[in-house]
Amino acid sequence: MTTTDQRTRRERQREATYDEIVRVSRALLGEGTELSLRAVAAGMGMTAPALYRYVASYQDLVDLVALEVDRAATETFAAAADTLPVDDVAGRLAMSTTEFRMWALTAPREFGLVFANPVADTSCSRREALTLSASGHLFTDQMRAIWERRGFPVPPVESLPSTARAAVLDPLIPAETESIAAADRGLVWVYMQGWTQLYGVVALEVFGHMDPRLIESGDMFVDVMRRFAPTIGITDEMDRLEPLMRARIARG
Amino acid sequence: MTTTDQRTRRERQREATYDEIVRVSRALLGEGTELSLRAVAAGMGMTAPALYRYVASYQDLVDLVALEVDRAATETFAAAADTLPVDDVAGRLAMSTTEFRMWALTAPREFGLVFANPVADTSCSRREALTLSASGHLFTDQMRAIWERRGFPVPPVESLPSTARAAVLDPLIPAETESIAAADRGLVWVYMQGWTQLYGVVALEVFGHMDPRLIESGDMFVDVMRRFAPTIGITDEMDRLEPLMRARIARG
DNA sequence: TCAGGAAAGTGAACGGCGTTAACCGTAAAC
DNA sequence: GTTTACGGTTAACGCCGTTCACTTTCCTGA
Repeated sequence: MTTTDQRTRRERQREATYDEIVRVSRALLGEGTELSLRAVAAGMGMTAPALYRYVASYQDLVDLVALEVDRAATETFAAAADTLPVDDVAGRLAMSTTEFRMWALTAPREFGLVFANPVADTSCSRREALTLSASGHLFTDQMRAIWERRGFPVPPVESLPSTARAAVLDPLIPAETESIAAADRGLVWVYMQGWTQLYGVVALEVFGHMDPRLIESGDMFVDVMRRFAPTIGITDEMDRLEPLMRARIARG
Repeated sequence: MTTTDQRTRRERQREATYDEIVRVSRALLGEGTELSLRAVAAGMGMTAPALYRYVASYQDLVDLVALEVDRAATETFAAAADTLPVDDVAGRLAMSTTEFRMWALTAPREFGLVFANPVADTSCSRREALTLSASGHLFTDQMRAIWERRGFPVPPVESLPSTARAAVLDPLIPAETESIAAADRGLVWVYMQGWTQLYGVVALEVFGHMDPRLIESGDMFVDVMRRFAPTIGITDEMDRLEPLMRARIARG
């Protein structure tokens, strides 16, 4: 044994089972099969009631899978950013968001699971994880990298509506926002604005409530990115970035 | 008989049954019951198989209900606009969009049915109805009223990406766009931009992927409206309109 | 006017779903 | 070495969408 695993054998076994649940569930989603307790159980060579030793309900399974799907997808968004040098902060955000869009269109069921699933009033621990999610974390970090490197103007906290001010000063998401000085918390507001826009186009495209030709070409997505660029001070980069984004879009 | 109805008795009966299907379905949605063929049938004093004389499948029922829900909701959006004089074009759009948001938050299931239901590749006739929908029609009209009255600058058609240009010149939606001169079709693009933004905030709020305090206060929604105002040349109206919107928001 | 036929609705049934309950071997814990 | 709790089973309940064979009802056309 190379490592003395602190956890008892049972704990390791149990964690492995959780992993298999997620793996089988994602396989089902991938092949277009409806996600169901019985299908997941069958995929693991078990019966459905046995799954209740691991998840409390079907919705619980969905939440679990959604969490992992989000985590895995975020890795691909991060990988897309890593095709550019670390100092190309604007390009990295553009690549990640484009990857996000392509993922959503390629795997609409997964997208729906993570981003169009009414976030249940589950346990508080889960809740924060869902309201921001791993991808939110990534985009926040990337936007802050742009701000730190290029210093675009951020709305003063005092200029925000009172509730918005409270939300950025004491965010539900305990993430990386804590390292942002209170005076600079307007950056969090900018992030929320950007996320709203990104989510809007992508959801609209995924659900098909848009001219199919525009979904195919990605023109509206690119347009949204261009219109948001001034807000984070990367307008001058867009002529360079748009071809990169379009290349990724063309790849399908 | 006051009117000589062209349709035969059976046809009238059939249409009445359709109306009852929709009525019962909406009642179920309203009281939080899951929409199901059996529940709808029971609500009309029938058995489930009988419904197959009217809808081809469960999804067909959903589509039918979604269409009517959209129609009915749009009437309330229009009514909200009618609380302002006809020449207050900016105010009317603000009232309708705010009403749209409140409706979505109050009736999230209905919202999901109409706007977060993957628009199936059904018959072409239905498809266009779903891609734009009655509400889209209303918002388009209101935005054009603003443009006609106040003449904000619209992006030249030639400046649009090629697919976007094609989409606004020959839109899938055969609606009122035909009466817009080809040179002014940039207006359609502006409309699509606005719809994307509106949809983004509202969907984000409905699905709970936002700080609950911001959903409660509507700060992000108001912010989106304010940021879009310049695009349609109503910036100077926003200080007057924001209190009106906030009043509606506070009403819950 | 009356036979024919289409339309509308019924009951039974199939397979699948989430979920519960009672039960059992086996591996860990004392 | 006994006890206990964990991880699994089977059976069953009540939903669901959907199909099929059947009856009833009412309109139509000769």
